[in-house]
Amino acid sequence: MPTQLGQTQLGQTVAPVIPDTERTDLSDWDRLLDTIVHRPRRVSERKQDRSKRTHQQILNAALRVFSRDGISRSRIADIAAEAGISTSNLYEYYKSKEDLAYDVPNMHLGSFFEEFRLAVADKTGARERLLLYLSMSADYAREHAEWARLLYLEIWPSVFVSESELRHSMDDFTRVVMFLVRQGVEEGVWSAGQSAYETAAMLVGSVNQVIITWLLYRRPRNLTKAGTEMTERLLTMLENEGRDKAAPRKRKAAR
Amino acid sequence: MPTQLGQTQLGQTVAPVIPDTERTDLSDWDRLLDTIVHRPRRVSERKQDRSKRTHQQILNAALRVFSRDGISRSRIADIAAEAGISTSNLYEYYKSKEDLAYDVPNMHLGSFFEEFRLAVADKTGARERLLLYLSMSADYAREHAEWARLLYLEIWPSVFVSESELRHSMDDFTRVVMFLVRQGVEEGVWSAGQSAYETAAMLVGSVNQVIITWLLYRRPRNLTKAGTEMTERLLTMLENEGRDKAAPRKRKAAR
DNA sequence: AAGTGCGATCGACGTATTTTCGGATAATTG
DNA sequence: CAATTATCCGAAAATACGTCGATCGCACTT
Repeated sequence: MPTQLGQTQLGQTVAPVIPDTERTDLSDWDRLLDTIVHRPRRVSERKQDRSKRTHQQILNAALRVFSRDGISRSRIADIAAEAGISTSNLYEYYKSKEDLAYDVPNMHLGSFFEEFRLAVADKTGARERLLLYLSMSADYAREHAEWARLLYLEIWPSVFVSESELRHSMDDFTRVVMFLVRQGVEEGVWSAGQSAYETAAMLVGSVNQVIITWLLYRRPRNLTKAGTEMTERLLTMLENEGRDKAAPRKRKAAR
Repeated sequence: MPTQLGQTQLGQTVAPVIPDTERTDLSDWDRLLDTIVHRPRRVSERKQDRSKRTHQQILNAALRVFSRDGISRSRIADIAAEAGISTSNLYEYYKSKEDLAYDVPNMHLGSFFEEFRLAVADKTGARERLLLYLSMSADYAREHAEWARLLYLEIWPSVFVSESELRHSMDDFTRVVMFLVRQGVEEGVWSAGQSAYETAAMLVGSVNQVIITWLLYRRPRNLTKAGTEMTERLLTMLENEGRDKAAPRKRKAAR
């Protein structure tokens, strides 16, 4: 947990608000991935194995129930029953339903980041990394639809994520995109004329929109394909941006 | 998970899923706006004036409380108190908290569509209409931040909007963008090569992302400006799309 | 101007669900 | 194998949602 921007300043200066002057060093990429992969791993600090198993059962049960009934309609009692424990025992693990709800997504979020780190290992260009990242996120949502419903439709945009641990992981998600957008600028793959912040919002927003629509309507049919196509299209547009006014084709890393 | 989909006998054919073959007639535009403006107007059917006032007070109070505490943490009792009525009286107006939560956004949504219809009256081109629509939606969120918090952060993506009246209004929002994207294709302003569906997702997703980030972090500072810039950037990219491979630079649109 | 009927309001009550508490049971330690 | 700690559970308190019957007051009649 390196210099955490959040917590301290009341949320205003948190995460996605990374100063545009921030330098993107090569080794930074690995460090960034490290931070991110480790963050959601809020290891169960229980002493006994039995308890660790129980914790896992709670998380699994919660995921099923929450995604089936929605958070507000879910009952703690159902989750406990599904996990095979008593209602009151669940309170040994989470102090409230809300607390539980905000912790559930962390599980998969961690494994998504891990999968990504593995898959991205042999890629170095900003374009291919971004393409991989965003299409993987769509694919991951398709593959873990229950989790995705919970995260994208119920928790992610919610006001109170701000106050939860989850917030940092969500910010990490954007942070990766920001990093890669900057890397692309330095590589000259796309123009430096635009705010990296805005570009990242565009990428993340578009892909999320596709994912959310799929979760709600199952359209388009093939989410993986749609996510990849959307990303490719955006990246191509980005590369061509500003290049139409007879501008020089190559733009070596600025700064 | 088909629990949700069961509902979609109706849902599937709604809004965002408009067949790509749909024709965009000129007069359709006015008809579309008409439908949309009238939909959210679930007029208070109360007989007495006193009651109409009460209803309004409930809506105002609910907006304040919901946006302050979040839906799940809000208590009906608080809302009633804020509205200056008894808890039980509130149930004369809404049969449940959920019901109330989903009705609140309609109020402003109606007036947004109305404002838009007024402002768009003298614009005919797809580009200027889209620019107006999307930047207005960002500006409207800034101006009515409480409402926007409720809609964008709590309700919009929520699973259960599927079952509410509000769903139609939300779909209308996308439908307008879809319409205009198709209009642009017919005008030759941008290429027909891409799925209108995907293009609309891109536009809506990007702008929503900007709005949501602003609501959560108050970044970027000037939401109106950011929304407009984002939209302009996207529209320009769209216009240049597919034009880079030595395509003829000029493509005057039939306005 | 008093009477009448219905729409609107309220306080008290019933129900559902979350959360707490004290003690029982199981694991771990020395 | 006792002592200690971790984990679990049943019962009950606390909280919030939602209902019901009685009362109030507005508008319209006579």
